[in-house]
Amino acid sequence: MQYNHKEIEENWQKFWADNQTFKATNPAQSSDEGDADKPKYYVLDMFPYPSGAGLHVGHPLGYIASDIYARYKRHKGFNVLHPQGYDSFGLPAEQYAIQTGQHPAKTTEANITTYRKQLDKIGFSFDWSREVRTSDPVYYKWTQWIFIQLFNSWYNKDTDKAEDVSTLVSIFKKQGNATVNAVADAEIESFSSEAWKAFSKTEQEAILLQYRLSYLSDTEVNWCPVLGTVLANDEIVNGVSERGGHPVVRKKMTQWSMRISAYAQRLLDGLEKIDWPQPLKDSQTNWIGRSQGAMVSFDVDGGVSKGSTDIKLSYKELEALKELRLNLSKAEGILWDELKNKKGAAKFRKKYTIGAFLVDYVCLAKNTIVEFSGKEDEAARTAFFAKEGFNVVRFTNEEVTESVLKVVAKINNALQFPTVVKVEKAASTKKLAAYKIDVFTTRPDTIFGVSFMTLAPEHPLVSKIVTGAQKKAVNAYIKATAKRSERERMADVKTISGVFTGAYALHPFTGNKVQIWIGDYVLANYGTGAVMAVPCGDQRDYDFAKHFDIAIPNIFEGIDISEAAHTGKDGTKIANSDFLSGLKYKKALKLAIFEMEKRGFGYGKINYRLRDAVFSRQRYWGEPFPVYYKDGMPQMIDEKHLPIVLPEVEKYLPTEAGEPPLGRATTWAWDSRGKKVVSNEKLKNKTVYPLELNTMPGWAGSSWYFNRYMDASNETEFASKESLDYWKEVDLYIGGSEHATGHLLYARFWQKFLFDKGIVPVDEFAKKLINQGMILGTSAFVYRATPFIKSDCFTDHTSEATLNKLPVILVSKNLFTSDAEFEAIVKNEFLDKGFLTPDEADMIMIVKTAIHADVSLVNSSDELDIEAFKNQPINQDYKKATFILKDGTYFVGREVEKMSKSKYNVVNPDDIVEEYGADALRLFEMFLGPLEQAKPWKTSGISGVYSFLKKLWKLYVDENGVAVSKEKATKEELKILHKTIKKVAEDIENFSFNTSVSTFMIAVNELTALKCNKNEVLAPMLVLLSPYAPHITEELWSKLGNKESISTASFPIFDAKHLIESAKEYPISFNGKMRFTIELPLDLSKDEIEVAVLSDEKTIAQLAGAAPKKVIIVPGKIVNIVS
RNA sequence: GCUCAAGUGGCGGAAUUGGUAGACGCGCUGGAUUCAAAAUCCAGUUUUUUCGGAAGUGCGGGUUCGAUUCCCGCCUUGAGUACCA
Repeated sequence: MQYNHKEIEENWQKFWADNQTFKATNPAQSSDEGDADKPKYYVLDMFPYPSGAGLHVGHPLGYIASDIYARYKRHKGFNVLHPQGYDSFGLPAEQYAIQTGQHPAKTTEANITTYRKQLDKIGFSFDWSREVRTSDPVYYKWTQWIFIQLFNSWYNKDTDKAEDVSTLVSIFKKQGNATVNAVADAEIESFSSEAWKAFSKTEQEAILLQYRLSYLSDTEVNWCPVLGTVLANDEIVNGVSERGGHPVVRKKMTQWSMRISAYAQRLLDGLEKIDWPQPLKDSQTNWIGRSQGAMVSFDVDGGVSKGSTDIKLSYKELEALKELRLNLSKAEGILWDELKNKKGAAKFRKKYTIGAFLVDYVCLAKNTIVEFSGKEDEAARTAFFAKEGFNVVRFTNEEVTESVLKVVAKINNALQFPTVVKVEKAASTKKLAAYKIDVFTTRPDTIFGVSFMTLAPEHPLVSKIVTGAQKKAVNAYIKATAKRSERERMADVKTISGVFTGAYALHPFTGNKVQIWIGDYVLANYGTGAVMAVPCGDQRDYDFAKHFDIAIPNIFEGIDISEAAHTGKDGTKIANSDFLSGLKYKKALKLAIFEMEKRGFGYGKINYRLRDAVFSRQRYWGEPFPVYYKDGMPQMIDEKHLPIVLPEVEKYLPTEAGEPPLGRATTWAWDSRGKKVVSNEKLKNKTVYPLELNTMPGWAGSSWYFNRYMDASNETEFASKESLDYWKEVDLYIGGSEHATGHLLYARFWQKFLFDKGIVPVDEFAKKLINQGMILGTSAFVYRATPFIKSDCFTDHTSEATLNKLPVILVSKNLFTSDAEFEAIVKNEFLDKGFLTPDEADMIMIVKTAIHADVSLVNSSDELDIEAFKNQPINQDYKKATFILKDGTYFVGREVEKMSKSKYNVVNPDDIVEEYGADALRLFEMFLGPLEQAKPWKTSGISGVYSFLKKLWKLYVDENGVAVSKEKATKEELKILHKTIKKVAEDIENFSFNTSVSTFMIAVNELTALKCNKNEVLAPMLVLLSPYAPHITEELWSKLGNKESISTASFPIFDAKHLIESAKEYPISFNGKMRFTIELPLDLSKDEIEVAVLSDEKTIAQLAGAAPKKVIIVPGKIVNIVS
């Protein structure tokens, strides 16, 4: 009986499908009590986008690894959830639809069918009953539902989580928005509760939109009017579209955005508790881009200079105050717990000095002091604070301990309606300084090095502060920069450009005048769109200052800045900086922020690079928004009317008016009375409204699918609470690293949001993640000779004719090692065959061109099938070509490249399965190398695992059928088995699948050598191998007489007693170099070993009479003799 | 520029509390079997050598009885990212 992979694999794949062998049971629905008792384990692959090209051998790599792990966990007694589905919304299907008019749903369906067939052939243990497709209305109903939840939420910084918008409304009703500490749009006008109640409904909605987690905003995008779509930055080259070269303008468009920035810190913190690859965590950390620094406000000069008269404290005094701050009384502690969470503008400090007084708490931004009453000098304090422009609120200890919430409410009220208005101080000095420039800096310690400021050309203040003389130059500059895309500006780092506005700002500490410039090295949408320039400490500022001849004051002690800025911070002392002089970075930083806060023009702040995510796409093939517009304001459709299904359109292009493709739909209006989508004609009716024309981006559906698998067919809920509580999170997630800052960041964001809302039980969706490496293709090349006339020999009449008579020549790879050799071979051929005269040969030069040959035409020895090559339609040029052969064969060159159709190096798994079987494919993909590493594919290597399978088969089956005996296994045979159990279990736990394949090979080789046919060894061996090669092991398992699938068998238990040895082949090294081995019993003592080794004749010979200086003996390991 | 990862035979790769470098497989060479081929089996395959050995894990140092493994400094390749203030 021969190993027939085709028959075996087909049979077992059918068996698994028919018996639903891998269907995972949720405890609630379980009739089988066995599964409910088992611990759960959730193994997930990143679901594929079903492209038209189908799978190549690189795609299943991760699936095979996860499948092995899933099967292993089943053997280990876990209830395993191992689902699969399709991320089936996407651009290629839409592009195809635009070109052919074919509905994307149709092509997607066809592609899915192909994918499924290909996947099934590899024998995965997926639970297909839980399949999801993001483009299926049954699924995207819940994507729309999540969108509504986001819309109905705002981010409360005080509780640090998302809350329902209704809580926000009730705060507005009671106290307006001054006390609200939210992550929201930048400039929201403040209003009182009375004002809120007086707003119209539309006005209220407009205000709420500024707080919602999914919100509409005017975002600047690259709009291409000709193509009628928004382009991504990388689709624009030199200001025109990459496709077609049409002009692109930057245009503000109303787009949906997601307030992911609210979760920046939690996304960062969460990384610490998940087991994800470090490089991936690093790139997320980078992407979030947290930087700690300060917000500083510079007044624009109105002509009055202002010196600082504030009382300063030495650093020592400040340190002493710090101590005080740490020791709080009970009441102080309670109140501080309430106040400390206030951030941004309402941030409180404790134990703070104002003038000569130490106050309990102060909010510097709002000029409000909170104190415990009963201090001796209360009258004097009140008077001084009032003079300085502070409001004071006082409480007794009792008030705080009895009801801290009442106290907080009073404080909130005081913050909002100050009794002392902060004008006195400002009036005298700042009357004319109407404008302020806020900047963010990570180096507030260098503030005394500021010699100018730079605003982004788009900064709103530019037009207000520019002086008459500079207006023309500034406007010209703004115009010029507006034409360039942001990417272009970023790419062009070398050119320094900028214009002086004519205006000056006042240095907040020194009162000195500093020039205000605009320059495109400052980006409008990072930070505040303005920087304080410290040329001595920042290279960009330095270059700018040099270029425009602006002063570069040096504030670093003993540092030479004549050539470049000094950007290092550790170890350098600050100089020429008033109270910061003599301090090092850390202390200077703290003190600078401290002083800024005290004087009220700055505060410590953390900035993130992470920007809110634009959520609208002007595309057809995506989830429609459950949104209609009433009086211009977006309205959510009630969840009971979901899904809102994608409408039919006759063309998948934008409309002539520039609307997205959904603008072509004729049935795309919301009947708010009938609660359904109706024809656009009904828009005349008062209760019918237009629906949103954008669709959601690709990442919408993939940001929560892992939760859906837990309860995939639930029609009434996102997923039932019981199933979410049972499966909780993905235990093992396998997929490519290209999703590091896309899918994996957005999915974490949504999971945290869903957690805040109490919908899911955990706030990180995947405990462990592994990035599988890419499988690269091994391209094959043929070498074509391209003749050119040498430039100095060029004459019109000869050249054309000479070149035209030359045939196409292809030279076999190992005939040449250099370009010169190649040229010589080709010229000789031309001369031999009489195509060229020697004179002509001197006139031309031959250039070698490597051309991709289809890898399917090349065998494992790199020999090209020339006839087949000539007959390929794409190779018509070579139909009559001359092939210069080596030993009668054309050898191709090889190079490792990314697997892609255009490189003709794609290997289809179907062909491999056909020839060698799925088990061989699975083993081989694992055998290639470590899972995480990129590695080249070479089909020839598969013969190794294929003959392994044949050898394995022969251990169990001979010509007459099963040949396994019930005899007792020998010690040696048991040792092989247990050695294998140990190694394979360790390898799987460590995801080191490549090494376990070689362990199997060793075991089979050894058992074959022993002619072992004992069931006692061979049966457990099958279970060990079954995660890797499930078909052949099922077959042999049933041949051994088992009725149940091998997947129900439990993993063999390792018993160390079989590995105990009595003797060891000791390596004997001299000065660390192993020279020979001596076999010694393992129970010898150190001394006995030394005697045995030193008396051995090989040792004596090696020492050649010299006495060993030292003998190192590690019993059971090694002997090292130092001589 | 910055961040991260990796450099071991002809090739993929193995070797972790520092202890026999090159497991396992491909490829190649020779042999057996065969009319022949496929398949299968056996032997060999890091380099060098005066056949005793000697050298050897990107390069240069260091720690150690002993380093592919730990430390310092470089080089190369790959990936990500960038006027981020």
